[in-house]
Amino acid sequence: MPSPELLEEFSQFFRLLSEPARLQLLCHLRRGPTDVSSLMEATGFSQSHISRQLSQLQRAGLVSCERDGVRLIYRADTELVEELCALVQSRMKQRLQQQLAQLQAA
Amino acid sequence: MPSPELLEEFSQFFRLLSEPARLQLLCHLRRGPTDVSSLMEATGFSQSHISRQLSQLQRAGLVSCERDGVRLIYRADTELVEELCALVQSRMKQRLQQQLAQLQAA
DNA sequence: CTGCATAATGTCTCTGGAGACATACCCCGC
DNA sequence: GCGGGGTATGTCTCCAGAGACATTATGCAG
Repeated sequence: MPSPELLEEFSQFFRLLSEPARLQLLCHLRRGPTDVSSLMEATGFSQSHISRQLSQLQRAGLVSCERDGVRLIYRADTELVEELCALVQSRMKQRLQQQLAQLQAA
Repeated sequence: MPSPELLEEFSQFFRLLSEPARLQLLCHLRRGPTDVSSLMEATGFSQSHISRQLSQLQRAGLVSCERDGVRLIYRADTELVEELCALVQSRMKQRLQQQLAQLQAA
């Protein structure tokens, strides 16, 4: 049985991924490092919103940034999110196939 | 780039795991199938709260239940959550080790 | 059928966090 | 230095969802 503190850490991490906006930003960043302005254009979100979401992701170590003159270039730092999504997706697929099989049996 | 609908599904799934209470319930269920009353005793949550959380987990296919007379015996249906947590945990560990190394280098 | 468990659902309050707007900050050109 | 583009942050509103309490449904024993 994990400690309450560890449970809290896990839940905080999963909370980061529980927002479509943040997942979307992560997806864009996986296509290559970009600045905030490009993300605004790509997603339609406000500048402040994007900046805040990125800083949350940065605190969790999912994203990092470096200066290029006046801009900040963000980039995704790990494939962890892809791996997590792949696991979830394969499970979703498996469930749907089971349900389909049940329907066809009846 | 995943479709908005898929992003929404992923985020909804991760939202389930973004609550310490639900993670805690899943942990208890992994120790073996139990009824709601036992979970009340183990966690201190109210009956209605536990029942609601379990039904959410059930909708996602993480948990199932069957009747045993007057009781409903719930049980965890997959190791998916453990696998996800293991991935996250190893990443956390890795980050902390890097930070430690940086501190020691300075 | 009745009473007594157990569990699910209706309904409420309250809080965390998304998202927008305004402001402050930082870096570069002049 | 000063102005302007690019970001971060302060502050607000608003809403989804946690959690509690009350009520209803369900199954069993008498």
